[in-house]
Amino acid sequence: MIEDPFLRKLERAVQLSEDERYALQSLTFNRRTLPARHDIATGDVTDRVYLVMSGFACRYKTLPSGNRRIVSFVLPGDLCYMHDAGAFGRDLRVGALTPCSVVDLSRSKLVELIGLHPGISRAIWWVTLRELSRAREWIVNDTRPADRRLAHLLCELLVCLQVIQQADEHGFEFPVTQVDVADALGISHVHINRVLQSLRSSGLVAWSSQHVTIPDVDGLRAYAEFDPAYLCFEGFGP
Amino acid sequence: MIEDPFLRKLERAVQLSEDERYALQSLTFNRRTLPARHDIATGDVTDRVYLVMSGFACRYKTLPSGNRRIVSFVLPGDLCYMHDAGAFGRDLRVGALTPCSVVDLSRSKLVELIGLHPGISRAIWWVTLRELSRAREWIVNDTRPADRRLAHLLCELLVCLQVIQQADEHGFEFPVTQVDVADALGISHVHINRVLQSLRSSGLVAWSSQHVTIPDVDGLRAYAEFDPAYLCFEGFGP
DNA sequence: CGCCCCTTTGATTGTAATCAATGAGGGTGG
DNA sequence: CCACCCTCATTGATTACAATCAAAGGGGCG
Repeated sequence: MIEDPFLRKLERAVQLSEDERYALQSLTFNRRTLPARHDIATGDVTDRVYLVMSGFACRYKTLPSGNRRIVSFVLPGDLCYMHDAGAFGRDLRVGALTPCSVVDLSRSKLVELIGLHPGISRAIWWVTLRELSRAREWIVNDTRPADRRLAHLLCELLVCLQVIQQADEHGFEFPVTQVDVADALGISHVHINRVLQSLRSSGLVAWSSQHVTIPDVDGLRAYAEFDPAYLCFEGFGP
Repeated sequence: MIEDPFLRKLERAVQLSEDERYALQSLTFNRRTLPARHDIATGDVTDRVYLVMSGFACRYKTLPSGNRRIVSFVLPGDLCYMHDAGAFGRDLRVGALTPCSVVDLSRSKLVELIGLHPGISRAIWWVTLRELSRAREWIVNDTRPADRRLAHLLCELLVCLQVIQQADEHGFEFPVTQVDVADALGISHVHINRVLQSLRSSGLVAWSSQHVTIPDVDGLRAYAEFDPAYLCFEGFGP
């Protein structure tokens, strides 16, 4: 049940034993489907952890002005609210950008598994550290001009979606609105449209009818100054 | 030796046993003093972890353009390169902004302690999650206009320095240049100067001769939309 | 058919970068 | 002891990037 994107992604970094894989699979608590624009989680403390199985979601905060800033995307196989619930995430929410299929897990049971299985512990560490590394890269990305910023985001999405087999060599389905991407980049929805058109006219990106195509991945990466090392899909040291 | 700011900060969140405190104290490997502007660590993989005992440092990345972006400050009692070394941090460096006193620890021994002592494990988790929470707040902060951004940073520093008793109710010593702060906010050094003067003339901030004074903390917090919850110095749930 | 959401375009304003230069300490060597 | 230099802070002028305001297409769905 849990199987598909979650374990596949974990095992990209950490080899799990048969036991560990089984233990994780038996955690499933409840499965549900959320419509777009609905919150998966708010800042409340619960014993629930959420595993997104399909669809695009995001972690975000809302400013007093009403502006929303997305601080990270949540893709299939990503765990939410493991650590960002409660004290750390009072104002952090997780929202569905497209219809999402979500599995609820018991946090306390997962914590227990972490204590029992070194492989699971390593895997959860890896997930957390990747989030940290990614957040820092987003901070850096915020210093780039908007066109490179968008290019960088698309490069990141391409890699992350390839890992879960939701992207091919040159593109991916991306049923997310320009407004959402604007909030992830911290720019206005008008500006992202202009910036996108400039990338289109340079031939670096094609994005229409919910499909992104990147004809020249190396070219876009160079333009975005994108180096996938920070995502650390290539293994996890100590 | 390790004692002062490190344990004090850890025990803010996690109660350590006598054993655990002793184990951590016996980790000290080597102590040195670095001049300002020198790197404490580069992206190389080593068995060293660095504990800053005094002075201000930062984690940063350098863009191809030569611009530096600081992604977080490192204050006395902060551990560096525990997790951000190697694969995750190839392009992440830690640099001293002022002269710093640094203790080198053995990473492998610390990892061993984490495995042996639940309190230490919790403490290291807490440190890591606070970094993650802080990074996300910095992403959000990047969407604010520059004056509020600076105000927010100063509010954060005030809280973090108060925890290690390096700030009083209304201010702190801050021997860091405007250029450094500009790189932490992602704005130019000219602009930070102007923005600072606007905060000065509103009476919200006084910053001269390496000392920051915040006459009306609540006022500055309101202006910056600052809520210290994300720093989670008030305890750590599960 | 018409409404709604998303995208696109135009015009204007505003924020911040860049370029250029001056001022204000602190330290060093003649 | 003073002249010089270096770094950091400050100011002015200009340019560029991006927000905002306003409005018009376009496509899907009831």
